[in-house]
Amino acid sequence: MSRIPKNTAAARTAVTDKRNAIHRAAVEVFAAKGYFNSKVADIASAAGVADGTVYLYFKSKEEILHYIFDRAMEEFIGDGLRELAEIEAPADKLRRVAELHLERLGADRELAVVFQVELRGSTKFMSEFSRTGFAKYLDIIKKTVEEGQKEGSFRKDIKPVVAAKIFYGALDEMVTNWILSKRSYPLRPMADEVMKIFLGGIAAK
Amino acid sequence: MSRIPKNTAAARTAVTDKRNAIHRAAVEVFAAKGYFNSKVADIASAAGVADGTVYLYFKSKEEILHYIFDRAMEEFIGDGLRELAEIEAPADKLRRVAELHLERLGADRELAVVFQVELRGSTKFMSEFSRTGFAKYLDIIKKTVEEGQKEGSFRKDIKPVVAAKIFYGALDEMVTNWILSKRSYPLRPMADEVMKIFLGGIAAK
Amino acid sequence: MSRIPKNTAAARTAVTDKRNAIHRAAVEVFAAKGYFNSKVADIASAAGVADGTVYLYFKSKEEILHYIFDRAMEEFIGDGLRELAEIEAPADKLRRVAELHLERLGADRELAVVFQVELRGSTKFMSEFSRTGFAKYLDIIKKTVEEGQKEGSFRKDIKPVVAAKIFYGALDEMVTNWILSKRSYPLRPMADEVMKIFLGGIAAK
Amino acid sequence: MSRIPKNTAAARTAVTDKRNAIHRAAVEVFAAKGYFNSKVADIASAAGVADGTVYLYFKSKEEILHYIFDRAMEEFIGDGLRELAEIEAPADKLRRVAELHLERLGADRELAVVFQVELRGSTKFMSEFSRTGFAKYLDIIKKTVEEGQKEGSFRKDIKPVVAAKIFYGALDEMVTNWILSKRSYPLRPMADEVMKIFLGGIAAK
DNA sequence: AATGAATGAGCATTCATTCAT
DNA sequence: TATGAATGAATGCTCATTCAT
Repeated sequence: MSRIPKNTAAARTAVTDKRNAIHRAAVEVFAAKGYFNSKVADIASAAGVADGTVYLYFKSKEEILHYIFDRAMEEFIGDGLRELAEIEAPADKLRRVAELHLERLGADRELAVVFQVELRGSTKFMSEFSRTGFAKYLDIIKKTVEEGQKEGSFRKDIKPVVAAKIFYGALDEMVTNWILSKRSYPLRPMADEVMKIFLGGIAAK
Repeated sequence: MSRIPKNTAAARTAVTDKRNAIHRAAVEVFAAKGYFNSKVADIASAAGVADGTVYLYFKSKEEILHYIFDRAMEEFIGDGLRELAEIEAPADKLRRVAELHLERLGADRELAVVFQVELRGSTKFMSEFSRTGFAKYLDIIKKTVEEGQKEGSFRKDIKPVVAAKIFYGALDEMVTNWILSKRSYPLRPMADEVMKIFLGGIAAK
Repeated sequence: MSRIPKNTAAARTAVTDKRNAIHRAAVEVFAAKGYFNSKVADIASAAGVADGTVYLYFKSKEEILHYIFDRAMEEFIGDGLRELAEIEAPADKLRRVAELHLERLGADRELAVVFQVELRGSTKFMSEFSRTGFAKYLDIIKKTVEEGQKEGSFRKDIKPVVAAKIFYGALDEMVTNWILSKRSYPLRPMADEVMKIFLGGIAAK
Repeated sequence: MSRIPKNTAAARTAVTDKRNAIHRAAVEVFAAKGYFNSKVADIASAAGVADGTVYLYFKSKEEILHYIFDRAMEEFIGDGLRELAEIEAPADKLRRVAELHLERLGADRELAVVFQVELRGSTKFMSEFSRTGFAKYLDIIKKTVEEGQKEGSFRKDIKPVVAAKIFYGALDEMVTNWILSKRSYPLRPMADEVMKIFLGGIAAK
């Protein structure tokens, strides 16, 4: 009742460390073998903890997958919005989104694999995926397109939602191809290629 | 002692029929429950055959998935090439590809689900996917873009491979969104939206 | 569709044989190690079948326990009623019930262990137990006591339900003691001892 | 460097308190969920201590069950002997035993559940059970019956051990029925019913 | 003494695949 | 060819117990 309180900062760090270790290990293992082919024991051993320990930090194997997605999306969108706030021109905004998208996933191939491949492996997850973070992401793009239309720099005869999907689809395909490619090349520069075509397509004449 | 030999034509038809039944049943089942959650027994019973019979036509559960992909891609590409041969202008060719792509998948939602979701669930499959049919598909698009560039109707400062990926990525995203959407809408008309932007982006000024 | 129908009698026998093997093995194993300490694999190997085969005949480990109880009780009560129908005097009926009770369990020590020990290990099961077969059993005894009271051979100042419980409790204790005893002795003769006291206690003066 | 030594009396009290808390919590939890379905963590939290603390007072989960039995039996037999010493007539002694038996368990339903149900769940425990406290209990009854026979108030043609088992079995059945009954009724009065029959059965004519 | 995070052995159940008929 | 009973390897998760603090 009256014990000297634990150093909560240290304690929290320890907890976070172990959760992070498991989180990171899961990304590794899922990327390497696929979600369904990964055993919880694999993750545990990759994280350097006992099997049971995984369950002190995550309720189930599936929850780990969700956590990977949630954390990444959170950071993704947070950083994105922060950066976009400082940019004026809609075209520049879109370019920055494209750059960030490819930069981020290009910097963490394993996370990219999980995002492009493992998260797609079930309609159930895909639905949740689109309901949450993904919808928010698409919305940011859509809003930016609308901005450009109001401002007069983008054509008014295209539907912003569709444009947003095309934009996202193009970026998504870049990442998927990059992951599956046997050759190794930097992902980020592809942003320019995408912008060249996309902006050309939506720019007002 | 010896049986009357079967009419081989009829026999072949019977064989094809049963294989088709299993094939079709697998698409249904995979679409409904996902590849990993589908049991071979589910497929067998949906096809109206015994569990063991599945193995007379397919070597394994995985082979069924491959077969689904291979058959669809074969038909896809065959029909596509046939149609494109009769079209002159590269821009019209691309438009036709887009239409066919969305038409086909839009007409068979179950197949579309398997294509968009289940076939993505493993890096292994994804790799084979890109090595085989998919590469061929992308190549057709790339070639058409190059044609347009030579002919002068498409900008020369864009890389055909990249343009092809963007084109494919845009279409792919349309399909994925259509599948996951709670609302029901026709998929094919999205081809026009995609073309509006894509052509605008690659057209020579 | 038009195959020669299986010899259903033989087929049924085969099915019954395997189910019986598992049933019997389960009694053995439960008696030896206790329900909670028995692994399904133990039962399977004792029955000479693969682990998975157990699940072709029983839905779960728990269902096996229920089955053991249900089958035994069914036989028990069926045989009991048949015999009692041919006996006139209530006192003789009770004596016969006691004899049958101890005879049966005395002839199958393993089944007795499961009945006396394993079936008691959970309030859940106990409740179901008392709701079904057991209640029927107790009722037969109660009715016989009532008969004796009407007829005038049993005291009227005792409650039939209570007498039935005492009767059952006494027999039950005989079996439990027999099971746990290190010495080996025949169980059936204990019926006479019980009757001597019980009949003395309920006989009209 | 050295701590002020604890007041040993107080310390012992504290120790006893915590052990009691765990003991009591275990009875609660076992009664509610059954021995095998109870987690040590459940007991710990019901007792308001940490999981590990349980192991400072008990060597294992099983030992807790033993302790519950041993303590109860100790008290049971101690009190019983004390009371019986002041009673003359064997018949009155038996009546008092019956009363005490039902009184005690009737006053603590949770303990009764553990006694009637949980303690029966393993042959291993049952054997130890009969070897220890239970044998002593049965012996007291047996001795009393012998007394009555010598004295002439009980029939000489019955075996005291058997009579003791019947007596115990009857009481035991009363308790079990009471526990499982959906209706709530006082247990102690059943002692009279049992005595009416049992004494009638063993009384010398 | 007390804590509670960490451990890792243990197990019921599922299901792709085989094979005797 | 076709069947479907039988197989047995494979795995997510639980929980009694330990031990560093």
